[in-house]
Amino acid sequence: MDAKTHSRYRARAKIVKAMAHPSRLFIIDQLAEGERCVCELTDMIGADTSTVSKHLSVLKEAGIVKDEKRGLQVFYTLRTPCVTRLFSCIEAVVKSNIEAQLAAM
Amino acid sequence: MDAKTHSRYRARAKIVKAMAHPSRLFIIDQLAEGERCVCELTDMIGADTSTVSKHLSVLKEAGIVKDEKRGLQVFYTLRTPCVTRLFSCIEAVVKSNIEAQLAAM
DNA sequence: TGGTTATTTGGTATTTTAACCAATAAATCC
DNA sequence: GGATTTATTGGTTAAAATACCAAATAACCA
Repeated sequence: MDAKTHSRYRARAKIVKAMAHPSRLFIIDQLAEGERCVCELTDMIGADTSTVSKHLSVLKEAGIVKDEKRGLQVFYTLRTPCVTRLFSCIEAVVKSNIEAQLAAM
Repeated sequence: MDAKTHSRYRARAKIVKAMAHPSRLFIIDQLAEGERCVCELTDMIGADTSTVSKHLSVLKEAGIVKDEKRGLQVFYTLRTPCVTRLFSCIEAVVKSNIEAQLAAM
């Protein structure tokens, strides 16, 4: 694998890695429905504010979300709405796995 | 977030996490074109055979690929071809990031 | 059978992630 | 200005991921 190919896959992996956490997938799902402030997401997820804030910074760093401060709150939105389409495929893998498990019983 | 929701996102994250590595994304791309044996992938990636074998077992464990031994070789194929569609979206994020960088210059 | 090849598994060292608490920063309200 | 609220950042600790080497398996061939 040459250097260019390698860096292309590293760039992709960075984005996939940024999504590779239950809370971050949940956040993406929420933002697909509209903007959310950190406090809303924190309430829904039920973790420490600092933890949620760090998840958001991972998504932001990867270019998946953007933020906007209004008053005391910071609102996050999806930067590239297409990411929500990913879920239908991932769901397909999840379902296929469950079917395979059932078939093996 | 209730227990059921939590476990749904954990299941999704497991699959996304399995893809979250440059070599594993490369493998998925290769398998989208057809089956490949471990040795072919090892040659292309340029890592130790044991390393590639472990990447493949991560993908297999997540239900993304399946394997079939024929003779001395083990051939891997995609179990859910739709995963290749993920790339177009990830590429969109990559492009969008590059554009944002350029705009900031 | 013995040797060769392809792959997996076990072990280890290093790096990366993740969670929480505490402290800081920024905006608002009195 | 001082208190309050929202969010981020720094620090620490524990868990997970990654790479390589070495050893074990499995299938083939002479």
